Amino acid sequence: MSISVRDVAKKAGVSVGTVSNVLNTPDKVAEKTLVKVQGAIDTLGFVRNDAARQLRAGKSRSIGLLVLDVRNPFFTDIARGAEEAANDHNMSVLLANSDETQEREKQLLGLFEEQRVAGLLVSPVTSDIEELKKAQARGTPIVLVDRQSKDKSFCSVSVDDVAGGAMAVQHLIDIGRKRILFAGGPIGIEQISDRLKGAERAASKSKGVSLETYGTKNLTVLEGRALGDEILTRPKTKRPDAIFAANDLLALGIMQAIVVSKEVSIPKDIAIVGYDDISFASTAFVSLTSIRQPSMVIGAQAVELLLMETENPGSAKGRQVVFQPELIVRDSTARD
Amino acid sequence: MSISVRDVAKKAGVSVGTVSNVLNTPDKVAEKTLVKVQGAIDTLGFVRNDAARQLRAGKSRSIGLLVLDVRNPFFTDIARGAEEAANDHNMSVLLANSDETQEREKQLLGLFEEQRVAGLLVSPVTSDIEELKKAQARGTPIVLVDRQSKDKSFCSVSVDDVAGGAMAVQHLIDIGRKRILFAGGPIGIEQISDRLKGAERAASKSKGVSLETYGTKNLTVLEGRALGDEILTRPKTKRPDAIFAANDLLALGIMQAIVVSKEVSIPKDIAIVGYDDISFASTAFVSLTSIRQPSMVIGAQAVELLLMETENPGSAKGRQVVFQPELIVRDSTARD
DNA sequence: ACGAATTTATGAATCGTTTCAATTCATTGT
DNA sequence: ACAATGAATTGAAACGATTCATAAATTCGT
Repeated sequence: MSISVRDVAKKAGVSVGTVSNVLNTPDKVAEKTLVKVQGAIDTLGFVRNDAARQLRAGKSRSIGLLVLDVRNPFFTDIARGAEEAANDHNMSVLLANSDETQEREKQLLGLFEEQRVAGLLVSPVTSDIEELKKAQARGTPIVLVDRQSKDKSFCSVSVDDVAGGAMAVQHLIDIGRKRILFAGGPIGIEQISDRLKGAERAASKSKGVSLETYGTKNLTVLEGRALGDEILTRPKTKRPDAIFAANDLLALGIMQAIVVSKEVSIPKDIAIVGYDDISFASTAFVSLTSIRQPSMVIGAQAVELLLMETENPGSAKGRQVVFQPELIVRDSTARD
Repeated sequence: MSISVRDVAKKAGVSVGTVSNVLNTPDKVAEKTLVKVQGAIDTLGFVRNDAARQLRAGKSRSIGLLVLDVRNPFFTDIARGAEEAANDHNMSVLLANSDETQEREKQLLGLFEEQRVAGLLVSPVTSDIEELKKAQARGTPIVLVDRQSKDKSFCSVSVDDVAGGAMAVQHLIDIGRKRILFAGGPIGIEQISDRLKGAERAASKSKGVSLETYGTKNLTVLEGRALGDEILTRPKTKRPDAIFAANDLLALGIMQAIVVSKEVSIPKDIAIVGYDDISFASTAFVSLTSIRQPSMVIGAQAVELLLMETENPGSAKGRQVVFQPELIVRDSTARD
């Protein structure tokens, strides 16, 4: 049906091997043969069949990127970084979305393995990484993203979430807040439990500071809105005077509910800190203080590590890259 | 190197054909053979090689989705809708980003063709769709997304941008604004020129209303910020009393610059309307009035059209689905 | 218990590209 | 003019899953 190298070879009066050389190593082909073959390719409209190419090669030139949520700008920024780095090695990135469910994660993992991707960047849903280990054992190099591998069975590129959580809460304490609410979930996701751990650590260091934990089902604007509404139904004395949300989407949702009500003012009555510093944090009702992570750099670094591992197996063995987060102060935590 | 059907067949003591049947048509295989083969698959850790599968099949089970900007939530919403619809037919969606450049679009188009994707959903950069036509002629079904095909050479799913543009400006006129600024670009992108056309049409219908056009390089928050700053440098009399931004990212950027300055109030001095109604529109400084497009539905519908075309070539020939946009009024255009 | 009908299983051929050992062709020095 | 060297080309084999015509095994009716 579609045109193959054989057709091109016949048309150009050369062998298939030569056509292949034109495609892959044009400098090994004599100038006039090159022109002849190129002409045949163009007139026939030949398009190389990547499946056959990969079958022969045994590996694809794509890297799979499996994230928790495609709609979270933090992850699309990571994707962007990964894409650029991959491009430099002319490889491409396939983006997929686990939607924070382990089932979908497993399914997509299988899909990527079937495609024999050159490697996989994964932001795993839980710490149950058995499936990942199996995939790795079967020969797919894997780098963890936004998450460490405690037992060093994987390379990883992450940000110190404990430090980030501590930073956020310490900042709230510094501006004089006492009754702090931590919002986030599911707690099973390690990024979140780490941020909570940091928050608790910071809170316990200062006397008179209480930390309430509010578990959410996920980290979306919608879920934040629900939490905001819940807080508004509380009697004033039971309300926190500061909230640390486990990510910006959640923080924006909370703010939205609060701002709409007009009953409570930000940051006067309640100060808010988010996490990720997505670009929309600075465009919010009250610009949002947040913990910035170098998202594009994370994506790029992860690709580099992956390629190091594929090109020279063992060279990056268990390497853990950890970035430090940064506090970006904006109006949502301004002093009175 | 990796385990093949042949290895599985040997281990299970059956032929390769039987293994293939277990994988693809398990009901044609006797119960106990099934168990035996499944066992072999599990103990060997066999993973089907998709390249070989595709090579034989001639087509992949993936749909390519080529969008102008992955970081624009409008497009990730379309992707989400497409993903869900594709899943229902157990196919998957490959998301790629043309970054509004024709060169990258062409490159990715080539990549997708090499992959022999089942079909392509494209939001083309310009109206120069020669490359797309060639690809279609070579046998890749294509559906245009967020864009009509005037000559009906492609199916398409889009939203009436002229109506949307008119809606936005008419609304601004209705709340009493006279000096309206249209911001957007590059004008070469049809969605944008259509919105402008609608805007002009609405403006010209009411006397005393002027419409200034401000061309931007792209539709990002950053570009919006620059435009906002530019407006602030103008003497008060030269400032517009309303802005219609060609998308929400741009609108949010403009708002940010304006709000930070505290010199101008929204909507009192300047009212703003955006386009797309991304979820962050409602979380902005002043919640943003916007033109809503049914993004997830667009993605889903495009996949349906594509599959209709692949399953029954000619059945959807040149079908143009056009949705009507909807005005969502929020605080950024509230009456005094 | 026998042949017919039906259910299972077989394995060689195929998809289109790349690889690589073998061959042919062109160039150079003597 | 000839061997030697290097450059260019050739074409069969291989990658691994699926297909399908054929063969084997099982079930059924009488």
